[in-house]
Amino acid sequence: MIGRALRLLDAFDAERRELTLSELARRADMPLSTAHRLLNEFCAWGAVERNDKGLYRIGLRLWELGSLAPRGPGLRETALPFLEDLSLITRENVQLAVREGTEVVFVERIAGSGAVPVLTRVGGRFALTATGVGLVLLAHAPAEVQEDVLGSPIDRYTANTVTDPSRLRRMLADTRSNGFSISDRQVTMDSLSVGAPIRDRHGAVIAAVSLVVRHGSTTAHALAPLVRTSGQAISRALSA
Amino acid sequence: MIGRALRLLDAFDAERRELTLSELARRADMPLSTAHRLLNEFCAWGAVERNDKGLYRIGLRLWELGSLAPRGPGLRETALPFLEDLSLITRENVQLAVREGTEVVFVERIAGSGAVPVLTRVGGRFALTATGVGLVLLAHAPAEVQEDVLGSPIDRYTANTVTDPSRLRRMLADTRSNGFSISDRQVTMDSLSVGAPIRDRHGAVIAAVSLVVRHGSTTAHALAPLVRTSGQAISRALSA
DNA sequence: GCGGGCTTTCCGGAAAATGGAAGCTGTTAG
DNA sequence: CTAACAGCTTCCATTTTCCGGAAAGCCCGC
Repeated sequence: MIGRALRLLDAFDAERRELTLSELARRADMPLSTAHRLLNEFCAWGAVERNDKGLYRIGLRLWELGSLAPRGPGLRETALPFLEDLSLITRENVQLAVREGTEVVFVERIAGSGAVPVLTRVGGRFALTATGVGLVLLAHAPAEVQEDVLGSPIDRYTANTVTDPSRLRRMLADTRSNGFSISDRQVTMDSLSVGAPIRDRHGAVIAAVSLVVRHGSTTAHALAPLVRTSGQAISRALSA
Repeated sequence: MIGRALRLLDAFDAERRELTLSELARRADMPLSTAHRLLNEFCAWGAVERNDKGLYRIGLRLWELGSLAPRGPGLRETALPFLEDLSLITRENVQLAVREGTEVVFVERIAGSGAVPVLTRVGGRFALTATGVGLVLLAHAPAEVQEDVLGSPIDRYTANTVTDPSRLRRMLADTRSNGFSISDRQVTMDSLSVGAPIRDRHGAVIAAVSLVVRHGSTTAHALAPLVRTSGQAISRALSA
């Protein structure tokens, strides 16, 4: 049963990157001896490693494997220079994300020099409904996914989070027709994000880029052309 | 037996990111039915996924997990802006790598605009003995690792690759005293790389940065101060 | 519509995982 | 100094689970 072994790896997260055997066993809800044996096997293969204190952590081998994951063909590498440009010009937070199922997965994130602290993390997940990138990805997701998301209760993060399905539908329609999305204080009350689509050579939306700025510092509509242009530039580079 | 399941994941590599069931079974040397069942379990968990054609590939979930791997605390994120700077200034290839066992693992790589094509890849591995980053990492590795590497036959890539242990020892000593390493046409006959160490707050070398340029375009000694400075800047940023 | 390659399902035998318990190690307290 | 403790590692009999051959689907291209 491999699922059990994978539960162990699930025990790791951004806050807890290094765990003791007992913590792992507790979090994965299995006897210590079992956890111990499984971890030894993972160690032997390089999926996890132990630091000098004996704590377990995710191994480089797993990172290598993960870097083979298809986040578009070379998406991150291609997009990186454009994201840096955006970051240099605006000095704000830039994010690159893809959709997986009914969630956003953040693929790259560049922290602006004097920007709002933002709670997402590379490799992190978030609901599709609240963020700038999420709205873009949802707006261009298969109908099935949209129905699934809009049909389920929608997480609220702030007083501004839009949780009404019909209002969301309108926002998605706007996003499609405008070519950019706006998430105004939907995630935290002091931030606002503007997202734009990134398309493959066939025009299908495969990722999204966004700027996250402090609410009030700039208007969303001032940022939109910048983000849109960036998304288009990345799309073009991907097709080349 | 988890090792068997992991062998299956090993079948993926940079060239073969999407594989059929039969290919996977063949490469991992196991019966189709076994491979099939294991892959189903992996799919259920998100470690692998299937594209529209039914081909298997590494899943985003695995990428997420991998991004928790300790490549130094925030090494990649911290170093990225400095690497971009180097790349902008020189328009050459910039690489960031760590050591794992007796190999180099490339953690980040920025392709210069008009630079030599370089055969390494983010997430890729290479011998410690040939590259600029490798020499730095080997020069500051525990004695045990050095003996292990220098005591085994050393891979040759070009006519220039240094394979003589005593000559390598001298190069490592130079690397330590100079604060940078030079790999002159040791990997390919048209490239040269200059590496410098990145240290943690205790002064221990945890990573290396390098510039890879076309042989003859610049002298290594002209690049060295640039790379060294960059390495030191990253070290400082890491300690902050 | 038929042949070949690929994928999926099934099931009895066999092998490998399980987890309780006991021994170990290093740490803190008395 | 040693005793209690918490976490780590090893052991082994039990039994669950995985293994993989075989056969049945499923698609294509011919």
